[in-house]
Parts: sequence; structure tokens; C-alpha cells
Amino acid sequence: MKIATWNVNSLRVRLEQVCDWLGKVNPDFLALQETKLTDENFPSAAFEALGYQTLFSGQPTYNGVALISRETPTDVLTNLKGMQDPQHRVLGATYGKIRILNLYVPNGQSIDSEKYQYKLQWLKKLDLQLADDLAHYERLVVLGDFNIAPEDNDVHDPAAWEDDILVSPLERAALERIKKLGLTDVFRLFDQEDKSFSWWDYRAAAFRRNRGLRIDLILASKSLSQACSYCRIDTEPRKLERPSDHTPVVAEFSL
DNA sequence: ATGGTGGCGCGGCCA
Repeated sequence: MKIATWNVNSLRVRLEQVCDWLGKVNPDFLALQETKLTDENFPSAAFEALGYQTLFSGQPTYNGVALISRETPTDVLTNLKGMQDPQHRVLGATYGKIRILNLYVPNGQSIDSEKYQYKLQWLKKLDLQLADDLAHYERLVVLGDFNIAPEDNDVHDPAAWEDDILVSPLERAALERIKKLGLTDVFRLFDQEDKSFSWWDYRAAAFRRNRGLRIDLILASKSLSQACSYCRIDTEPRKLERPSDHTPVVAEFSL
């Protein structure tokens, strides 16, 4: 089973790139974030033409998440436990024996922003949701744009980023809490190149200079992480004309 | 360089 995550920063703009990528990589599941589309505008036909089914939770202009899959989803979730968030950032579904939770974690803007408090509150709600999910689903994948770089080796210049948004201690503590519930960042199960990142700012030629962060993660429950055969970041889409600022992360599980 | 670029949508917000 091959599963991937990609923050596309507008599915309208990136649709052709996403379809080309699906044709090349052929994942069983693709979790998308920042689709920036209303549900009535979701381009399902393009995915159906490639043999995929679609599930989405969108809104105008901002946010929006989707799951592209070979199988049919059941038990769909669009809000964290105890939340009625007008920002559409969550999409959970069951596919056979696999439970998938696709997340677009709030960015937080800066640590003195109200948006940072929203991010921290959101991550507390996520804690409750994941405790519940882990109790119910043995095979759980939680993936998406976490907007948190877990460790200093996930940051191009840790000194420059110290205490900044995406790396601040409270955010990292929230991610640690989540992992301690029983989820593994499968990228770090394997040897990886130094300075492996999944996001680079559009500004200041950050991609060319590899000034990035690894903030797009695939977390797996114990039985799944033991079955993980690889996890890699595919930097090819970031090299295209008019790319997303994020690039896909892919993991395979031998099931 | 306290800026820079990109998406949405047409001014200003968000990342």
C-alpha cells in the first residue's frame, strides 16, 4: 500500500501536476491540503479518469483537504472531536482495514499572533481525537501538512529559526505528545539524506538554495510502522514551472 | 534586504 501527502496550494492551479504525478507514482492514497476549492468546484472527473475516487472538505479561498483513493471511503470525519471549525482542515476515512486522517494543521503565523493560540488549541483537540482513533483503529495513518518541523535536522538553519513559528518549543512539544500516544514519523525509520525538506518558501530562491523545512509528515500506528518499507520526499514536482511551495512525501507499507 | 513570492480575487489576507 502506497500513500502520499501533498500540500498543493490551490488544486485549481496544480491539477495537471497532481494528475501527472499520480500517473507516474501510482499511489493507493493521496492526501491533499490547501485545495482552496469549494466542494461544488472539486475536479472529481479528472481523478475518476485515472481510476481514483475522491473525498473532499473544502471552502472558498483558504484551507480545504481531500483524499484521492483507489478504494471507497467509509466513516468520514471532517472535524476533530469536540470542534466545529469553520476552517476545513480535517478529513478522516476508513478504507478496508486502514484508517486515514488527513490534516492541514494551522500555520500559526508568528508566536505572538492569535493564530498561534488557535494552532496550540487545535493541537490539543487533535490529541483527544488521536487518542480516540488509536483506541479504535489498529492500522492508523495520520498525515498531512503539520506546519511543525519536528527536530533541528528538519530545518535548514536551526539557529536562524530558533523559537520561530513552525519550530517553537510548544509546537514541538505538542507533536511529541502526539507521537507518544503511539504514532511514528515513518520518514525517520530510514536513512535519509541530510537536509531533506518538504517545503521551501517561494521567496529568496529558497528551493534553489535548499533553505527548507520538513513539515509534511506521515505518522503511523505501531502495526503499520512495522510494515513500512520506505518513506521518501519526491522533490521533482517542486522543480516544475509554477510549483506548489510544498512537495509530496510518499510511504509504502507491506500489507 | 524587517524584504522577498504566490494564490485568491481585485484590496488585503494568508502562507
